[in-house]
Amino acid sequence: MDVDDIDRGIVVALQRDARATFAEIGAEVNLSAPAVKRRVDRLLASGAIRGFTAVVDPVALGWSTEAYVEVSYSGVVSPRRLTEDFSGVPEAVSAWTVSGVPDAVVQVQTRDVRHLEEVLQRIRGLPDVTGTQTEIVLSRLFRRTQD
Amino acid sequence: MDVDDIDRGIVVALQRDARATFAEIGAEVNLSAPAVKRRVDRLLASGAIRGFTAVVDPVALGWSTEAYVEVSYSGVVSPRRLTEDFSGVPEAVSAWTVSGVPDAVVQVQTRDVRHLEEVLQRIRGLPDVTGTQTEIVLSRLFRRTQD
DNA sequence: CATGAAAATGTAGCCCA
DNA sequence: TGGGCTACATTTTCATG
Repeated sequence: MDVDDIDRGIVVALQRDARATFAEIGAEVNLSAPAVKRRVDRLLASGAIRGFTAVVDPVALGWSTEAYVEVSYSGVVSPRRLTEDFSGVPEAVSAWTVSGVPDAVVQVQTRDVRHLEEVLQRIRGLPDVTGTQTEIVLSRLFRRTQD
Repeated sequence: MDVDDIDRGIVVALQRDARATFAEIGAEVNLSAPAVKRRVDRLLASGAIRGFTAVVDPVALGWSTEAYVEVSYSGVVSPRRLTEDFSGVPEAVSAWTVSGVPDAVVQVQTRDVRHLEEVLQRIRGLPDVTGTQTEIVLSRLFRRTQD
């Protein structure tokens, strides 16, 4: 499947406002509303667009503490295994593996530092986890689309 | 302004699917469509919901390299200054300050490793930047809402 | 891909608890 | 104050060309 410039324009418009009407998007990319809908459906089916989400201010919702936790394992762990491990932590917003010292990094969002400590204890209690190193976010400088 | 459990339910529904209809959301939180709209409008006005965005698979759009760059500065730099610095880097998706060794962390999304190198050079060329340490994302394990 | 019509949804006003 | 209901405008959606 190939993605052309019109598709990219639609994606940009949807990243800016996922609730924009197809007609509004069409005005930006010079297409009729049904044509835009067909392309969006295709982008969704192909996986290029994974979904639409609300960008929330966690502070306003009472979740003010955000941290990046670098997790080290003993031995080799598969991405599949890591995904299973961290999916079981509801406070984990996202997780990924990196080139570098830690085996994985997990982004967590908690109500406060006490709550973060509890999450860290749970992560450290996972099988084969040898250690964690945590960077608490002091100030979110900016966030372009999704973070 | 206070956010109650119904608001939180609406937020959860919108994070899962930002293009859900107000009636669909209402069915989840036991409210009529107009009532849901009023609450969403209020959450938007108060800033609790900052907007709606498409969650995109960068790989499918030809942007396959993602990295977290830890940036160190000489001396003290204000968050305002950091925001200005990194806003000028289009490839920077998000940036934040952390408790720990680096002064700031920048998430960047590039087409490939060559493009990443170019971005790193630009960041290292910023005034007072003393060094960077980069973790390239090997595999994105999961992403709950926005990342 | 555009057009046009039918169905679904968004939106505002009004009344009630 | 906040939610339901009604009515009208807009949008989605599917047919057709």
